[in-house]
Amino acid sequence: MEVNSELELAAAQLAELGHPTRLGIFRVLVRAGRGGVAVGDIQLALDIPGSTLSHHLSRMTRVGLMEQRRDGRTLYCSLKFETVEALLGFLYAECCVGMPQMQAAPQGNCCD
Amino acid sequence: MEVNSELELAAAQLAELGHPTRLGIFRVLVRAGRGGVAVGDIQLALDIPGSTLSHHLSRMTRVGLMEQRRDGRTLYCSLKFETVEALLGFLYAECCVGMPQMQAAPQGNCCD
DNA sequence: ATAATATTTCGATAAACATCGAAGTGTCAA
DNA sequence: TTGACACTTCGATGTTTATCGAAATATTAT
Repeated sequence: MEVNSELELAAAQLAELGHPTRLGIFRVLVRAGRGGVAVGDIQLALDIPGSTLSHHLSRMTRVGLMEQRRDGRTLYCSLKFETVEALLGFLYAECCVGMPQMQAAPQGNCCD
Repeated sequence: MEVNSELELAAAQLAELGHPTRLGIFRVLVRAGRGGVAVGDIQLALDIPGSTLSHHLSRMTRVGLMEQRRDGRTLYCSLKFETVEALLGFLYAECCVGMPQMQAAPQGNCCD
């Protein structure tokens, strides 16, 4: 992947996180962990119209931040943790150049 | 600060980082460190019209990501490192709840 | 088949954003 | 006090986004 398109991908993903509703969704997804959450439960948590929620979910999916899997009539959403790790890794890689007080992206060394 | 407005601030800051040009500016600012960079040098680095650059700088300033200081006829831009740390800290705080493989926001323990 | 549930897609509308040339502002130098 | 330099603000234009009700799709239960 080109350097430049890596930046563009990161920007696209950050832009999706950069909306209060979607950052709220992100929060819910993180807390849900690998198992994911039903769309309906996200809707309960955030209290917004289904069509609006669906729009945001589709945007987040489009940039690889989450994915959906159907189980019966329920759609479960789960965070793509690798993507999030890569994104935070990118930010830290950028930051560590000029910010000695910050740390390089952590790798598998928390809470283990 | 309320929990909710903390989320709104984080979202606003992420949204600003979520634009290729502004993420490019961020990159330049990080590399410049505390001393900052002249607007003109950012323009040279990114090769975009001055009015466009100015618009992006003003947006980034508005959400507290950077600040400007004048020295003669030159305006120097510098990242507000505390803000960036707080933002990344927020993301890590969110993430660590559901992501045991990731680490809590690092505090002053890199490259020192 | 029909109905109920879970969610998405459609379509319309208003608001926010990105872009860039032209004109304006602050600073220094001759 | 005129001119050059370093930027910003203005203004106009086109594009993208956010929102939400209504209609459509997929799945299961009767």
